[in-house]
Order: sequence, then C-alpha cells, then structure tokens
Amino acid sequence: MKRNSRLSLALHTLGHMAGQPDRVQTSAEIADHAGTNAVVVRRVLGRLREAGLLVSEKGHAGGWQLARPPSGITLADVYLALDERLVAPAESTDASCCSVENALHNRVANIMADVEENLVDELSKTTILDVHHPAKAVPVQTAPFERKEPR
Amino acid sequence: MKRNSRLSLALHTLGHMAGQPDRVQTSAEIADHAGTNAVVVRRVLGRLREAGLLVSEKGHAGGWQLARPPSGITLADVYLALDERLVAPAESTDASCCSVENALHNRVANIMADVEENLVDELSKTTILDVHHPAKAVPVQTAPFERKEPR
DNA sequence: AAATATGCAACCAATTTGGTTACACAAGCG
DNA sequence: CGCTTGTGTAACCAAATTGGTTGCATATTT
Repeated sequence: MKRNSRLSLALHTLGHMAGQPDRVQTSAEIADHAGTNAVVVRRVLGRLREAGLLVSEKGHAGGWQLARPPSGITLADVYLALDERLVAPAESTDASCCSVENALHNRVANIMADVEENLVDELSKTTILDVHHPAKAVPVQTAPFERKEPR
Repeated sequence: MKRNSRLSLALHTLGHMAGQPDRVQTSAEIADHAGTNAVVVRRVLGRLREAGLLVSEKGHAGGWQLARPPSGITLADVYLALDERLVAPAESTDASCCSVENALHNRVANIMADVEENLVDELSKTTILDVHHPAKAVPVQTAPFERKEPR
C-alpha cells in the first residue's frame, strides 16, 4: 500500500456495501476483501462512522452497515470524513518579516484552498452507488474549459 | 512545514519569479525568501528544470531563472513536474483471487484517476502569472455543475 | 458462561520528508 | 592561475506518517 490507501480502502468498502445495503459485515470480512487488517479497517471505518456515513454494532451479530442509502453518499462525504486534505495544507498564518513575501504566501495558500474546494465539488458529483455499479463508466464529466495554448 | 510543502515552495518561488522574469536568483536567496534551505530549494527546483520550466546556471553569476514567459507556465505544469500524484496511487494491477473484488478495485482506481485528471485540468487554468499578480483574485472559476440534493 | 465483534491503546518497522554537512564541478573575476 | 561563487549530488539525521500487529476491555447474542 502507499499514498491514499485510506481513501482507497474506504471507497472500496463502501462500493462493496452499496451493492448489499442491508447486509452487516464484520471488520474481519472487510479486511479479507480489501487485503488488509481488521484493526486497520476499524480505524478507517471509524472515521466514516463519526461522519455519519456508517453505523457499527458490537457483540455477537455486530458489524458494519451503511447509515444511509448509497445514493446519498458522495465521494466528497467520504473524502471529508477521512479528514485528509490532499492539496490544501493546514493553516499556519505565521506573519513573515517581509510583507511582500507574506502576501505571496497567502496567495499561494488561497489558490491551493480553491483547488481543494474544486476537488470536493468534483467528488460530490459521484456517489458510492456509482462506485458499485458494474457496467457504467465513471460519470465525472469534465466541464468545458478554454484550452490553453501549449506554448 | 507539512504535506505539499514542495508544491507550496515551487508555487511560491515561481510566483516570485513571475514578477521579475529576467532576474537570476540564487538558491540561497530563494531559500531565504521561502524560509527554508538552499539544498532543499535546489532539490525541488531541479525537478522543475527537468520539466523545462526553469533553467539554472552554474558558476559565479549563476542561479535560477524561468525558462519560459510566466504566462506560459500553468499550475498543472508545476504539479506534474513535481511528480506527486495527490489522489491517484501508482498502478499495481495485481490480480486478486476474486474477480468481483478485482473489478471493484479497478473501478475505484479508475475513479481516482479521473479525479486526478480533473484536478490537472483545473490546475491548467491558472498560470504562475496569476499567482504573482497582486491585486486580482484567483481566477479559478468553478464550472457550473448541477447541485446535488444534500440528502 | 462462551463466543463473537467492536473500541482502543501501545508498539513496531518501513517510508517519507525536510534539514544539514560535505564535497566535486563549473564559471567568472581578480 | 587561484579565489570566489554557485550548482549538483551524495550521505546522513531526526521527525512525522503509516500500515500492521498484539493485547485487552467492553458489549451483545446464544
């Protein structure tokens, strides 16, 4: 595994669950499917539960289940639940000596925040039902944008 | 510093250079501006040079300079030059036992690749001249997209 | 009570990362 | 020619991140 394995694991699991929303799955089952460890699964899925995407039950017949119909869970929900900002760094706001540098720093931070926001918007267009759906391709339609000249 | 410090450093430096395209800057100067180390600067900027965004000269009056007019360098160029895929993991294509799981895995990978591609498209709309430009706000105009119902 | 499953803390090994030092090489200048 | 300046690169270090693992408490069903 490498970068984004948590997001990958989350999408994989939710996509699987979207196919059988009523079935309760144990972390051990999920770990088998995903080729990882049960504790790791509970770690990642725990954050999704905190975000209200999943519910978990303890005890003998316990396990994990979707908290909502799969058509109501978008990739943005999953991404935000994991709380991993891919492009935008955490705020530092440390005032540098030179105001010019400070302004540039803020501008870079703003740009990255905007890109992050756009990423979330894009993710919100796809649900985990789309992830599960076997036949159809990904509905991420690229918005028409002016093509820049390569040179 | 934390995640994306390389991208942040690159954008910061290029944004600075966009203001004075003819000036040659040493890595020590850049490191001072960015609050980091000269070797780190050369590490990051070296990848930008490999991508043809910067040129560097050794020796007495050496240093770093833009290889192209700043209006021709987009954030996508910078992002791709650094070779850090934010959302898409590297290809593994290891065939799992269960074909259903394998298909799901591929679908998740495809989705993440699509998101990555869309991210690059979004980044290509902004040039480092926009990063430098002091007054204007970030021109990342969000494409009109159908608002999904929150529930 | 026994079995099952989550919740959670603690720890480990591998990887990543920024920082630092050291040194070779190149280019201009006295 | 020798000195200075600056890039290029390797080596190493410390900190942070991360997935994996073990152990144990707790809850729930049988």
